[in-house]
Amino acid sequence: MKIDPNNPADLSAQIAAAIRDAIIAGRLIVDERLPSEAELAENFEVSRPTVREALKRLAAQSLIRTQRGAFGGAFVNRLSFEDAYNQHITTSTLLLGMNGVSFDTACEARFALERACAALSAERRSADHLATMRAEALRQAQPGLSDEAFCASDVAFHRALVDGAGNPVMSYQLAGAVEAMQPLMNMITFTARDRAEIVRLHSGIADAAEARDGDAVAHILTELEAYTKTLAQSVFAARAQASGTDSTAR
Amino acid sequence: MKIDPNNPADLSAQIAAAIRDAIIAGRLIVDERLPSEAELAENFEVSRPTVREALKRLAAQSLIRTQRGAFGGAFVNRLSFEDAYNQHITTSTLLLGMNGVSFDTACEARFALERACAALSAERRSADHLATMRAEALRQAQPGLSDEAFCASDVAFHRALVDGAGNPVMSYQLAGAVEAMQPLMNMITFTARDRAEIVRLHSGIADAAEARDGDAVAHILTELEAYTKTLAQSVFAARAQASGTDSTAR
DNA sequence: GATTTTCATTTGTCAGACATTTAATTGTCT
DNA sequence: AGACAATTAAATGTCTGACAAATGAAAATC
Repeated sequence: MKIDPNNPADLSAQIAAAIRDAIIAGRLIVDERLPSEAELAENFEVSRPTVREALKRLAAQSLIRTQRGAFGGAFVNRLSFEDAYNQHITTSTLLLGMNGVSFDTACEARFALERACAALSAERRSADHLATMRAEALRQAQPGLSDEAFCASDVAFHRALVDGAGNPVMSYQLAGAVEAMQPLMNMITFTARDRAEIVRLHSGIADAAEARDGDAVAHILTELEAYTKTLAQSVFAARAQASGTDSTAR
Repeated sequence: MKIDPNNPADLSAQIAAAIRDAIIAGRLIVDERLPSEAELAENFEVSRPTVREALKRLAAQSLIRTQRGAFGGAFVNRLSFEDAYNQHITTSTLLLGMNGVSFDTACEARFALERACAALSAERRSADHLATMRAEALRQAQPGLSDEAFCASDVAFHRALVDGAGNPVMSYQLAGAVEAMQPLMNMITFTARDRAEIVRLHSGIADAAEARDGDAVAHILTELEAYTKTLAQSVFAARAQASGTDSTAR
């Protein structure tokens, strides 16, 4: 593994890329210990701080973990599903938030992907998944719930539906789509009437899942998508009108 | 923004988390300049190398970019779709590779999600998307193609199909599912007969997309999923038998 | 044999310095 | 006055050297 000192890119970035490539290509395997920082510095012909910056880059992606003390060092990390979830959610959230993605676009993608889980989830969901869906739907019907808590419960409900498919890869992919929507959903204030309708649809999904009717689940998800979009539209319309009558309009 | 020097976690990790949270929460907005490293070091009451390690962590996630020179510094980065794609693909690839995810599980997730794009893509695909699909199917029919080139073309074909849906969020999500499969697909050696069948199915998908028949696209994708699984199964069966007769069996 | 102590190794952090890049500023010439 | 060149200040990139803290192995002790 060599780096080019004449490359305009940071040395630490080059070193990180070299090690990352080695991990992805399988030349470094899980739990393998990397050379110590001093040895890496010697190998790459850079100073120790530079090596450290490279290692921190890798640590930020959960590619390595470090341990202090004798026989410590940097080890190739087994990327856990949880770590992957969190990274995916962070990236997805920022992607939506920073690129002016419209609510409709995000919503369309999210429900399209979730419908992809409907058939599998209806077929395979355990009693546990069903119980979680019922419990969350019940919670959502409680009157004193804050909008944030309502949204959080909404995420938990859909998560249970997705997890019901019993495919961890799908759960991982959907985590990004579902959770990244939350900041957008939090912009909506749900009236009691809105909540009642959502709970009705959620209950319908739970019923269909109980009956192992994947088509019905998908169908209700489509209804929920449409309802969510109209809700958002009315919120945005009201906001546009409000900003049109005050001085902060642009 | 403060950090806890008694926290067992690395100071640089704490600082990175504090800044990351500020970005996600919108307290730091796109293209805003962070204080210089020296100022950050003073604010957080740590040394400059520690601040730098924190900034490198954020740079690894494309959350900031740095610029040298006067009026340079660290700026909050607008996470581009391309950056997000690449991070997502890296994470997905490692997740599949390091956690013993079975070919069937990954394959099921990938095709389920891709079917979610079928209807939208059939409805919205441009002439360009269709042309790309046709071109890639044609390339795949060429005799001299290496297995790697065949797989790469396969990815390009499906990418065109997904992009046809005209939803960048969906393209982003699917990128992880489709591209992360490539290392697994590369383990398969495609015979001429296999390739012919895949090309036939790809052509069918292109035909259905041309006819704007989403159901047909989804149906052929299901066929392709089944065919891919049987291909993989025969490869793994052959490999298992081979390893059963040699000394490296475990 | 079990427990405690010592010790070498390795990462975490710091201080200070110099090199390099970059754009605003200043100076100079036409 | 305007265009171009030199200067300069500010910032990141990198290096050296040092010490602190953690940690497991080995040695010493009971």
